[in-house]
This record gives sequence, structure tokens and C-alpha cells, in this order.
Amino acid sequence: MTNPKSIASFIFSHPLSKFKGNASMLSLKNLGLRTGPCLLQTFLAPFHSTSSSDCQSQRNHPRIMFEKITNLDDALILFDEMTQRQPQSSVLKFNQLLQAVTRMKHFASSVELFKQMNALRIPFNVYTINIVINCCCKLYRTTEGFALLGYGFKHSIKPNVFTFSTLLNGLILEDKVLIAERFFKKLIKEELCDPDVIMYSTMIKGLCNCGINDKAIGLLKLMDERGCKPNVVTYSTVIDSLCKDEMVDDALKLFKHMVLRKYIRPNVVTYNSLIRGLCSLCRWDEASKMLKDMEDERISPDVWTFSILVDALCKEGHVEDAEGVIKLMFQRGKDPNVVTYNSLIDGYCLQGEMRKASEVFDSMELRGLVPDIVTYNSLLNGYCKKLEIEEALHLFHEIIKKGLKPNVITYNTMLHGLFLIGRCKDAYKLFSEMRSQNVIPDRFTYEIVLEGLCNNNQVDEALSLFHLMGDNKLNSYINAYNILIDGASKSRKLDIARNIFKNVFDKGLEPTVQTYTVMIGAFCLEGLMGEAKKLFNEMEKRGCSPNSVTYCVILQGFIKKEEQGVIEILLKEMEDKGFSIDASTLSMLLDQIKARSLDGSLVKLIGKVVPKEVDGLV
DNA sequence: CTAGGGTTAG
Repeated sequence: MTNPKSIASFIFSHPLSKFKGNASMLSLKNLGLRTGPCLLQTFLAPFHSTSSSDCQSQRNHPRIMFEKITNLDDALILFDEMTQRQPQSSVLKFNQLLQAVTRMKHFASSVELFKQMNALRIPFNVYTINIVINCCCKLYRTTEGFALLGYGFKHSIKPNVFTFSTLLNGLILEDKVLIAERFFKKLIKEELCDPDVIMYSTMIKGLCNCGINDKAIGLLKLMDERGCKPNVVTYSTVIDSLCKDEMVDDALKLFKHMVLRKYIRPNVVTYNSLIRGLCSLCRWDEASKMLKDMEDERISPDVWTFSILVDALCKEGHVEDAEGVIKLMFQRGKDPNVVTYNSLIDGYCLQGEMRKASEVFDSMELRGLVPDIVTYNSLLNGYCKKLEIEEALHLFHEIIKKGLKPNVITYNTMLHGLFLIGRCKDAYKLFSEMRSQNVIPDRFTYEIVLEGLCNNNQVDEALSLFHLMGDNKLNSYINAYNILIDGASKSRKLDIARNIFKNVFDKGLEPTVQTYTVMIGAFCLEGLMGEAKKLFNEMEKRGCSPNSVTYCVILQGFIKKEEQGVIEILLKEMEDKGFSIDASTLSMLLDQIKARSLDGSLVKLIGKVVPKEVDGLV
């Protein structure tokens, strides 16, 4: 772990800050590529014109024409035009059009166009179904993708490795990794296709997604042995996954293996993953080194790289440095995008600097960037944290007015805010509204609502909601149990707390330190120090060591009982374990000593567990 | 000529 002060120097002393953008100035905007009706005329001209030179140019540059389509309306008009042409446009042309629509991410429209093609009996080939299957997959409708595969069979279209890897990717996008694995194995075993590097990489990505990195690495080795060389994408997939799981050192090891043993050149994506991994662990010096390395390799950082830096700096509270990175981006001709600004806005919101956050918001709109739901979620979060709920509600309505769809995070943030200021009724109304808007509550929603109800003296409501949640995946997260045990305890319903605690074990869930700590706290509150101490000793045996909080909680129980001896032992244990005492426990102790109900000899022990003042840093 | 894989939100 390095000194966070090195961040500023890490950014500004870096050689890249001295570079001037040149190649990057060749942005689309500078090339004069814009969307809109002016372009449409260019596309349609050949169809309306009888001039042979126009037809000639169309024949010579068939690809460029489709690549220039930048909005859906143009594409749809062109499609109509093509269906009416005599003689009919070739499959190739239709494929190019479908792909153009797909490139614009209008997946549903692509599927619709394909349906229209079929209604008009326009012929299609394997390219066509591959494009459309891909669209289904991107829409999380992989089942339809498989149906299309069958439809293709009926039309004697033989699927190929593209078809199968697209479907495999669809299953993985839908988190159906087990099914994906079965599908993958079946393809190989029955020799339905010869897996290539993309298919292996897709499967590896699936394994990474559900956190089985070692299995992913195993497959990486296996494909190599089977004569299919992993490439930079394959390695980057695994490297990124390791970084996300905070196993940056393993990621670095794999990175070195890729470069030094396999002679595969990393690209900007590989570096971005590593830089993000290092930044998220505050290993700034190494991140800086990585940035320098990529520059040495003549790989220039892109908007993504800079956004990662902005995000990491903001999350660590160094928003000013993040602003510096954005200035640097402009210098290098890499215009920040919505994601970049979102991180900055989030940074200000986390610091409660809402005025600054709004300024950034305005400046991004001035630059023609359209704020998305993530932008609004940060702002909502900022206002809610400051308890400026009216402001948050106002913003919430603005989101809807702008035609943006609030997502589960939006609702969670808003719910949290409403509960914070005790507006339970409004919160509950919003909670039901979210269902009617087809936004599925997640585990966080339930945790927020359960905690909100508990904090507002409505434990019974919390409990009935908990029972309503039933036996689905949602109540297999331990947090909800911790919240309810704590809530029940604070409402002096020890039996209920006990029951829920028991429930954790009955359900086979893994209790955390917090689970034990809240239960111990519940016993302490009732003065049942025998039971508290029993559980305290037991947790260690069950493989869950108490932390500072656990010690403070049980200490408070014994302080109230004025048990000098136990307090001494606990304080000594805390010192041995390097734990520190929190403010409220400390003041409780000192009060009792002042009142002479505890002995002053404790002061020496207390001195050892008072957190040391750390000055200078942060 | 036309198709598939890897990096950023609470």
C-alpha cells in the first residue's frame, strides 16, 4: 500500500502529460460524420437516380454505404426501399443492413426486420441468422436464438462456429453458465463444430463471470494443449476477472506469462484492467508504473483508461486530482464521455458537494453529453445522504419527465432516503410503485426496506415482509437476518431475535461476524451477560473471530454490570489483537471510572486500545 | 463482400 499523496504526482509527473494529441484528433466529428437527413439523401440517391455513374459508385463501394448509416430511421427507410426494388436486393445487402442496425444497438429492430423479410419471403443465409441470433442474445432472449437455429435448419441452413459461439455467449449473458458449459461440451463431444479461439474465450468468460477463475485458467491451458492458441482477448478476460476479485498479483503473474512466455502483446484493454485492479487496491505507484509501461510499449491510454483513473481517484475522495485527469484528457484530445463525467459527479456527491456536482452536470450537458440514469442515481444518492429529500424527489420526477427509466438502484436510493427521514408511508408507496413499473427489487431493496422499517419502530412490519419474501433466493443473504436480529433486539423482542438467529443455522447460511455481534448485543441489552459471553466464546470455535466491534459491544455490556475483572481481560485481548475501542465505549468507560464504579487502574489498559492519531495523511 | 469473444455505475 502506498502513500495516497503520490496520486497527484502519479498523474502530473507522468510522461504522458507532456504528449500532445495528434492522431486522436481524427475523431468522427472532425471527419464531418453526422447523423440526420442530409446523409439519408446520400444513401437514397442511387435508388432514385437513373444516372449510371451513381449506380456505378454504389457498386464500387457497397460497404461504405451501410457503414454510414447512423440512425434507425434511415435504416428503416432504406429497408423499405430495398424490399421494393426490382430486381430484389441480394442477401448480402440485407445482411449489411441488418448488421448496420445491430451496430447501432437496435437489436429488437433487427429481429423485426428479419421477421418482415420472412413475411416477404426474402431469402436469407447463415450470415443472416447469425446476425439475428446475436440480436436475440443481446436482448437476453437466447431461447429465441435457439428457436432461430431450428428455423434455420428447416431452411437447410447449416449452423457454423459463429452461430454456436453467439448462442454460447447468449447463455453466458443470461448467467446460465451451467447450461452454457453443457452446451459447450456437447458441441465438442458430438463434433458439431470445431471450437476456435473465440468460442473458447467465450466459455472462459462465462467461467470468470461466476467467479471460478481457476477453472477458467484450466480451460485456457487446455485450449492451448489442444492446439488452439489463446490470444490477447482470452488472456485479458481472465486478467480482468482476477483483478475484479482483488487477485491483482495473480493477474500480474498471468500478464507476465502472456507477455514473456507466450509473446502475446498486451493491448489497451489488458492495461486498463490491470490499472483498474491496482487503483482499486490503492496501489497507486504500481498503477503509475503500468501507465508508463504501456506508454513505453507505444500503447496510448484511451478514454477508458482515463475514466478508470477518474473513477478510482473519486472513490478515494481525491476529486480535485480527478479534475486534473480530465484536463489532461482534453490536452490529449480524448474527450471525456458520459461515464467519465458520471464518476466525477459521483465523487462530488459522495463528498456532499452538491453544488460542484450540479456544475459538472451542467457542463456535461453543455458539451452535448446526455446524462443517463447512472448520472441521476449519483445525484439522488448525494441529496438523500444530505437528507435533502425534497430535492431528491424533484430530481426523481425529472428523470421520468426526461423519459429515462428509473432502475433498481434509483428506487433503492430513493427508498433509503425516505426511510432515513422517517417517511415510511411514502417509502412503502414507492416500494409498490416499483413493482408496478416492472422494476424487480433486489436483495439491497429488501435490506433497505427491512432496515428502514426496523429503524422506524416497525419491526412487526419488517418481519411480515420477511415472511412474504418466502423461500426464494432473496432470503439466502445473511444481511437481512443481521438487520432483523438487530431490529428485534432494539425493540426488546429478544425471543424473536433468538429465533431469527436460529433460523440462520437452520437454513444452512453462513453467519458473519455481524450476525454474532448483533446477537451478542441483543443479550447485552437484556443484561444476559452469561449468554453473551457464551456466544462470544462459541463464535471463535465456529471459525468466526470477533472483531473490534464485537469487543466493544460485549465490553459495553460488562461496563454496565461494572465487572472490573472481565473488562480487564477483554481490554488485554483487544490490545493483543491490535483492536481499538470506539468513541461511545470509551466515554462509557471513562464515565464509570469518574463515578468510581470502576477502578482507575483501567486507564493504563485503555490507553493501549485508543486509536492512534494519524496526522498528515488523508 | 455479410456473422461471434475481452475493460467503466448504488
